[in-house]
Amino acid sequence: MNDEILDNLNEQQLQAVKTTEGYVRVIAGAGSGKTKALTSRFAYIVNRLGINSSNILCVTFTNKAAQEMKKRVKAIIGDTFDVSLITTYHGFCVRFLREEINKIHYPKSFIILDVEDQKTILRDVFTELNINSKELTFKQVLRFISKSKSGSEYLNYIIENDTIKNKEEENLLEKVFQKYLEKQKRNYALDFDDLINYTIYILKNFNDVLLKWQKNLHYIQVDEAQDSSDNQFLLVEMLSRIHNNLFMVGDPDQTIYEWRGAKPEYLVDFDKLFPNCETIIMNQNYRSTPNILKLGNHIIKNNKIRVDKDMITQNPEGFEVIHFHGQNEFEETLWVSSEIKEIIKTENAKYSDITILYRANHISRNIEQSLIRENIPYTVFGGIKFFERKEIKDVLSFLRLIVFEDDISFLRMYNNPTKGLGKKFIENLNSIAQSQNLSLFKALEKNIEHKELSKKGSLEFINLVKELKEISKTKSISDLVKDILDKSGLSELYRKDGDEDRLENIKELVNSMIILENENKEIINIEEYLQEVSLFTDLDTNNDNNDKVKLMTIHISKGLEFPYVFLCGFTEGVLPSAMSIKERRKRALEEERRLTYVAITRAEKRFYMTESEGFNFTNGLNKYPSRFLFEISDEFYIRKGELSQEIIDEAKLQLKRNDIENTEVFNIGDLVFHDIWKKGIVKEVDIDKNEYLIDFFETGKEKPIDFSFRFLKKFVDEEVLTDEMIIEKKQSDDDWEIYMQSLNNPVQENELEKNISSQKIIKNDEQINVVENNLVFESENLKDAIFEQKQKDFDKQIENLEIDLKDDKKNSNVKNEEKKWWNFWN
DNA sequence: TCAAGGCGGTTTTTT
DNA sequence: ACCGCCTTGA
Repeated sequence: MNDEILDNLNEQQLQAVKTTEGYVRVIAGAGSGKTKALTSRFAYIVNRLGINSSNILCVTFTNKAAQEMKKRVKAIIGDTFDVSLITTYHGFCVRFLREEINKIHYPKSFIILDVEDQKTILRDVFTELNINSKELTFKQVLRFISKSKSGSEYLNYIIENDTIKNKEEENLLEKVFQKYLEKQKRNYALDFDDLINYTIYILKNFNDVLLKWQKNLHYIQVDEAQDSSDNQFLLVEMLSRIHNNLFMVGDPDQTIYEWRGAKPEYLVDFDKLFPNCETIIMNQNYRSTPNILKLGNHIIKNNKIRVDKDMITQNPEGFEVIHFHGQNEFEETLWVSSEIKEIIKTENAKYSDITILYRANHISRNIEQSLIRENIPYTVFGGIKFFERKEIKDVLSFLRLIVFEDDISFLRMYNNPTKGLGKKFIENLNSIAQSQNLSLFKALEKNIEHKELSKKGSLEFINLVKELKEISKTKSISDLVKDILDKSGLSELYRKDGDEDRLENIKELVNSMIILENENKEIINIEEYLQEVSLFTDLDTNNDNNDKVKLMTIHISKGLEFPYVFLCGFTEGVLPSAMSIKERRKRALEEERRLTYVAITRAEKRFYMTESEGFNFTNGLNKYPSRFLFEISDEFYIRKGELSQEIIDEAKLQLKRNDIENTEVFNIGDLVFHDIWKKGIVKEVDIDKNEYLIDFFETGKEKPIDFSFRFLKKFVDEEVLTDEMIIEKKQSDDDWEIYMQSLNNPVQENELEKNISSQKIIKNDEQINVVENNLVFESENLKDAIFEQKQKDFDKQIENLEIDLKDDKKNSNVKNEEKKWWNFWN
């Protein structure tokens, strides 16, 4: 019988599709048909096992990937199935929270903050605390917020109303963070990190909710598993605990999101977390030519933290990889343009077969200029996303203000277009709103007679919003938007701006609303619409039928493939990025190498790398080719353009001068030896300043030493360690190792066994202490996940040991403990 | 006294 | 594109 699902799959893919039960891990290299396996598996579970598609959760990393997956699955199983659970982590959380957020007394109509909204809040916080952006930048604060939110302590304040510990916060960042939380809470506003944190909080604290979702989700599939963070992994792991069907696909060599918390370890050590799991390895590449694959394999081999694997392919030889070195950026981008024309002519290719990749968004500017000059049509992905465009945000913000009356939207729109309301006005309004405990909008409405608030502009604004509120009750969302644009004067503003794109974009937004209205044949719920829309990053409706060259960052290109790929700006300091190396040193360098690997492996037929000489404005030095080019031998690519030996020598010399890979990395408490000052101990590691603070014993002085200083060596001498020098060591990259060892630590099991066999009643506290003493945990959530696993092992041991539980009381004790589990860590 | 608009310096990656 | 800073104008 012909089988549309299973035909055309290779052996490993087939295995992946058919292994539906239990914990399964697939290590799938670049271009190995991973998406095909995932979609086929989904279809197989629906069509062959008869499972309803709404009982399968399929998590992808980007909206783009989710859409692609939905499309492919529908093509096999048909349109009638509900595929809304093929989604991103964040998409799933929004869905979950819409149903369950009332458990923590939040309204169903919570709002979701994107980065722009976060900045609006911060602007407000900065004026309130009288901070200017020389003391703190938004970027710094946002990073701090995100970092603080990787733990769960802040939820105590937000959800459980605990007052913030009054520890006399000197730390400005901490102060800003707390103010930010206050404002979030007032507006029932969740940022991206909150989405997943709230979800986990509810699952942990409301057993009935957890059970409901666990029961419902019979199968869980995770794509790009190597980029899952602690929380993301915990989420799917928790949800899989009843049916125990968790399927994770990924490639450790393509981990490119460590900088925002990805833990490839969950994939790499999956077999240790779930000893009965099945592992499938897919290393047959169907995408690229051998030349392209060879280049990728050889570059990635230089990574040290890595499981060795080579991708193989049966594809025909194809073209050589080309490296172009230009004398300046102009020459580099001109060469790219002319090569594009050449491909179109000789290869019978379309513009849309060609993609240009780069490390950082700003690189696109030069390329764009060249493409415009040469009359080559192109689109830029990412960068400024559709829903982040000023005009789109304006419209959506207004919509949000009408529905939610939230301060964030108010702050964006009250003086947009300008109506003579400025800094002083908002300061006055703010203090009145605070004293009366009202939202800014309500405060203005109630106190419009107030001397300081009663202005021509403010009256206008209040009346406008009230009028639109009325309209929103009867009209459809697309009509409402048209009214917003006309009555607020935004249309007028954009027209005057002279930027035709702005009006075009708004037209496109309204169009998408009309399409949605026609599809649903009912009035769109504006609240739900706004929540969905804030997760969207690009409106890829008509991108497919446009014949244009695609420009995007390497990060965006992940999971995609293109016939012809250019990697531009392959310059030391850009790729690898100097900034990320400065921050995370060796660890970052490997991630940058993986980024290069991802770029190379996107290409099917031809791959080009280009860079050029010139002046680098960020570090004030001359530009040289990326170090990754020197890591591989010349035989893997052909060089075009003139690259003199002199430049090569200079480049290598510069690399030597700040050689990160061969400088030792020290942690607090390490003993070091310095040629001049002799023995010392590391007291601080200052990542901002890029230096250690070292206390030298002989001179008794503390000195700052740069990370890159090469004549600092590790020094091991027990005698030097006096009591007062015993300093708590910081957690390091080795944590995982230590914890993994402890997982298989027999001592610990004996410990448990002893407790069990001696028939001691095991209280939760004792049990936890035993485990805690043996493990070094990386984070709260990881601790949870691991402890859950321990709990399971523990239960099994109880069975195995066949404890004679004559006493029913003891029996119920264990059961009760299990039930109370989720409350335990709080 | 307060708001608007022009100018100049800067920019890693994203749900 | 985004921010701060400065000047102009009401």
